[in-house]
Amino acid sequence: MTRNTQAKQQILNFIQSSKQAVSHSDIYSNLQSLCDRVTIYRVLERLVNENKIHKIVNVDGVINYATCHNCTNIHYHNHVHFSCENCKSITCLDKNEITFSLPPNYLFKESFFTVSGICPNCI
Amino acid sequence: MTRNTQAKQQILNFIQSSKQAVSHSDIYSNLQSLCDRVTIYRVLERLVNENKIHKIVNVDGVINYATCHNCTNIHYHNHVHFSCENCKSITCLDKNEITFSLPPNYLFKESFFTVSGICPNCI
DNA sequence: CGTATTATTGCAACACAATTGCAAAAACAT
DNA sequence: ATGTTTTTGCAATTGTGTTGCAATAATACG
Repeated sequence: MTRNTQAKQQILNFIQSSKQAVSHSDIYSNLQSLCDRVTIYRVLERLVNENKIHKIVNVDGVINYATCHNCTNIHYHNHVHFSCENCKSITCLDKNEITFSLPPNYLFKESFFTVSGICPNCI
Repeated sequence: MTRNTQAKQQILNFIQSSKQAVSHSDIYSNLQSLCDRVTIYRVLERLVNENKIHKIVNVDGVINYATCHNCTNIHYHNHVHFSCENCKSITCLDKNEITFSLPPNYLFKESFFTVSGICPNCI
């Protein structure tokens, strides 16, 4: 059974109130006094397992997290994530759904569509 | 001016002769005696700048490298990269081109389309 | 409400990836 | 062949993520 702890509540709240996907270090620098570095990793892992948030890998390889809007059991994020090269922000472009098909014998699990460039705020 | 060193030649050759995208540690374990770990990082950076190779971020956040086939100045990789959860291999599915459009005021630079799952070898 | 059970946390230590500064070595233009 | 400049190796450092274990907090239940 998973418990609803202070750390979990505040971390989820922080992610939900953020317009963009956030990284571990974003959370750490904003909620410094809340809890230990390690706890944040573990809370993030739990939140992903509970389908409350999902991972987005930045073009630098940095993992960011955002809230799931339409996920119940399966993460199905076939929309574009925009990764700004300037301010490093990641935005979910929910309107841009993508369709594609895999060759035979490939088993689909998750998809990640990321486009990098400069976001409107940085132009 | 950028120089054509031993390390650079052999690293590029290794990447080109590989069917799949390779990571820093793949290169290091295969070309162990060639040069220092740090040199590999620096050579990879140079090769990316020269548009000889491109980065692909794995779903784990691990950065892999593959040769560019059609790149001159701009990296335009609008095909799907398949990331196998079992053997961790990354394959470029060149046949699966993807089209999409960005909302207004977004400046396009690069695209990264990654699908994870199980590859034919691991099924 | 109080207590027992069990998940969660903090701490310290560890593992690994990646970067930086600087002196030595290698590439290249001449 | 030589001088200039890039590249390399080494050592040290930073950053990210993980693990084990004892202490703590959340929850179920009497």
